[in-house]
Amino acid sequence: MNENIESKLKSKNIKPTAMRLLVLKVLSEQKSTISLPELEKKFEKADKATLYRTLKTFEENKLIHSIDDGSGSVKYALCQDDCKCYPEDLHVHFFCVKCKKTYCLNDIPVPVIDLPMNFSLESVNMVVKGVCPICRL
Amino acid sequence: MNENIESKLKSKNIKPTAMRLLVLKVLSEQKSTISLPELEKKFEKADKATLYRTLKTFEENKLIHSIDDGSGSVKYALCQDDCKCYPEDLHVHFFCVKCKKTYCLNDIPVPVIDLPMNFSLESVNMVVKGVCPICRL
DNA sequence: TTTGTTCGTGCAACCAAGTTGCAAACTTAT
DNA sequence: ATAAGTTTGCAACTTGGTTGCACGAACAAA
Repeated sequence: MNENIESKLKSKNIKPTAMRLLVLKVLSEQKSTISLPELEKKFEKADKATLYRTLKTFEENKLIHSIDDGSGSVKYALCQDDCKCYPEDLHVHFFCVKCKKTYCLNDIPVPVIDLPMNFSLESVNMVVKGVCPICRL
Repeated sequence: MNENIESKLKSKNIKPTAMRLLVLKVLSEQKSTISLPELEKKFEKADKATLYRTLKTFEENKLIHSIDDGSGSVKYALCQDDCKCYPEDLHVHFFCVKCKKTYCLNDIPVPVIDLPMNFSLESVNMVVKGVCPICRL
């Protein structure tokens, strides 16, 4: 299991330090996305700056992706194994207005948009807001 | 012209105070969206809190809509005349990674997403990132 | 093994955006 | 004219994000 995590880091060319293993473990256990402040609370004693830089490193190396769901804090989630973070790899995110959690809808790709002339496309952030199945009960 | 602005406020049931007229005037003159800090700079002496509350009022009454383009500050833009801010009224926004401006692509409606079972839909925030025609020259 | 360099971590400080409480000024209805 | 409700301005604060710096671990070369 921990080997799994370690090899995941290595496969993305990230040196597997103790800190990074811990952070990746937490990320792996998440069902929904997680923000930096939330991540902080998962640790007894952890430095915000370190966690911040860890997330940045992970993101640069395409181990995780970030979503701005409009909640005020950026959320992070593991990328799919084969993700290159190209526009065609992107999926829709769902923000529940009740529990404030944001979920990756990995099965729903971001629709292709026909941009007006001379606009170039680099990436897309698509967040659908509503109420999640758990909160609708 | 100012009558136009005033009547626009009234039509949305917003009391047309001096401050609000000024703010709406600025908003009307924008080609792209504008953030609260940017709006602040448009006035010599203006209180952040007042502008903040003015924008909130405008938004609640569906005179303007907000977009979180991931730049760190929420942007605002006038709604189309007939906009009710329903999901089917929503359009795509474009964020230029060079000039950092965000444009309403009013002609491009947000695509309809087929959500998984038991997710309800309230609204959608869709931001396409790339380079705008002006910056590509 | 020692040395030097690179990289990661922790602490503190900082910045910017957003937000709130409160009192003064202004409206509006009675 | 007065009371009740709204809007405004000021100040203070919260929070998320970010940076500078120094210490320490890892690592490679001598």
